[in-house]
Amino acid sequence: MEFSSLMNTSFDLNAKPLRIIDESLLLRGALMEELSRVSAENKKLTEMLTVMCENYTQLRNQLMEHTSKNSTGVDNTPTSRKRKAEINMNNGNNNNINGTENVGPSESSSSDEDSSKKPKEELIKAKISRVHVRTEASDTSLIVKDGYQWRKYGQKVTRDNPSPRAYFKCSFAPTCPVKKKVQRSIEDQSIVVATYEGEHNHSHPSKLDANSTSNRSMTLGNVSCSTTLSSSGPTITLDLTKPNPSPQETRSLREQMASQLTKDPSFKAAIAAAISGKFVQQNNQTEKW
DNA sequence: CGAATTTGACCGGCGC
DNA sequence: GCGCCGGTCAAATTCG
Repeated sequence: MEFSSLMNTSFDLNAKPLRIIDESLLLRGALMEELSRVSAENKKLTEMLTVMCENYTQLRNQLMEHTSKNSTGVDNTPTSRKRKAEINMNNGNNNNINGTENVGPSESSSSDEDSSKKPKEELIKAKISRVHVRTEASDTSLIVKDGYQWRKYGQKVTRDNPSPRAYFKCSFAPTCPVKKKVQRSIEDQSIVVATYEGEHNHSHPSKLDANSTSNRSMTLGNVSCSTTLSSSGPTITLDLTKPNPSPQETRSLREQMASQLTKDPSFKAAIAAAISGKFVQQNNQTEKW
């Protein structure tokens, strides 16, 4: 943030031809006052961003630790039915989609008997994440823009939710095993719940595209949240599936969301654009005087 | 005309 | 064994 350059605008504005000298003096004073106010506000925002970025770095490390510990059961509320096809998909794939995620609970939670009967059950839990995205309630497309290419291969109306559930496969790479299910939340029709299964065995098709759509998501234990950046500003969707999150958890979640946003280049760009836009707007307003 | 989507049929796991 | 139900397939349809 370079305040000196901003201050120079007063000089430029002063150079503009004005009809009445008295008015120009008044205008100049008002401008200076406004600029100093905006500069102070800008400085405050900069400081806030700095603090938030620091918090992000710190909390990100904590989040990494947390997710590495709980990666096998992240926000997974397994239904009673799991299909063999899923198991084969997860287990038969040679692309190491489960390689690192299967360690942990599979050893501690399953006995030898279980492993003989249901040897692959734990694999199902691996790499299932849920993302909640707020959309227009009237939008029935069930499209969640996450930067990847998806091909729809089915749609079903499930029993527990009158909204249809759409099934997608990743079509960017033919061998990519990732699937996702998209369904509107039964509680809030404006929220679309996307459930991802598996892990992409290819790089993100276009990180720029992903940034442009700016859907960010993270899952913290039983609480998942997503952020969406748009021209109208960032929106945050929370999935408070946990009945009664403690104040500490709520606070932690809030901080992590804030830090996640500040780390996001798109968010920073949006902030910068908003700030610069404000300057332009204010300059335009003062020019009209 | 090829790719993507839709949609009814089918499959298979699970509970009774 | 049967029926329910979620998930998948694939032919038909739509779209660019």
